[in-house]
Amino acid sequence: MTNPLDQVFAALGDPTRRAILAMLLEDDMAVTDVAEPFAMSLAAISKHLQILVEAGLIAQEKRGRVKWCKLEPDALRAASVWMQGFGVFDPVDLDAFERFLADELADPSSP
Amino acid sequence: MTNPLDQVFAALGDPTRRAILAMLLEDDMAVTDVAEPFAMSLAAISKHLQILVEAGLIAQEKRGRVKWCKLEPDALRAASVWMQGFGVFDPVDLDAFERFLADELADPSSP
DNA sequence: TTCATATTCAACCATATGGTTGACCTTACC
DNA sequence: GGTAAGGTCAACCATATGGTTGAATATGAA
Repeated sequence: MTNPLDQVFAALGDPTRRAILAMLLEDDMAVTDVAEPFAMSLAAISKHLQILVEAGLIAQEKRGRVKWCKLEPDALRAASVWMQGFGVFDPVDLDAFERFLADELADPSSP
Repeated sequence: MTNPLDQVFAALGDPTRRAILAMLLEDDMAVTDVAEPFAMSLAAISKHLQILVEAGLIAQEKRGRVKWCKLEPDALRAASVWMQGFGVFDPVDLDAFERFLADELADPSSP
């Protein structure tokens, strides 16, 4: 599984790992704090984090005795591009685009 | 693995399955024809196709003795939306948007 | 009917995955 | 120094995954 897309998609295929990524969206977190809400051992979470690191989805940095986990959303880009090849436009972007378009058509002279 | 996102992302985690989806982007195909370019048994491909069906990424329809496989790109939408939560905007859409924007700014009076 | 084509099924195998526990190392604190 | 906190490592376990082969099932063609 050397292909980066393999690693990213496989990493996203687990609900625990997706939940971790969502948590890191809020803020960087220490490994222990990442593990806290889950009903599994710290070692299990540590493994999940390792998988996320290998996929490039997070980065870890040790400061003192605590290891901080930080989201690396850029790693999602290649996967997102691959998906886009299937013509599934993101509804958020699409909405924004349509609003822009509607505004332009309603008032073409405004800056 | 009952969560639909689990199934979609896990399905996308295998390069054979992603290749199959890309092939189906061109046209609907029979199972035998899907299997042709791969160095593995027909039974193996049949299993991959089953996984794609269960993830909702393709649909199969039997006509006569051949089973046709058809892409169902809508199944990617939820996954795409999930990813979008991380602020990774698709460069293709972005480019299209920027070109549109540039055109508008260059010639505001054109339809 | 007979034969060939299209596809799945069932049994099997090797390896990967997701989890556990207990020992271990490093860093902070008293 | 002694002790506790933060994490990982190693060994282990059950199940899932991705593949194989050979037999079985439908359907179409001669």
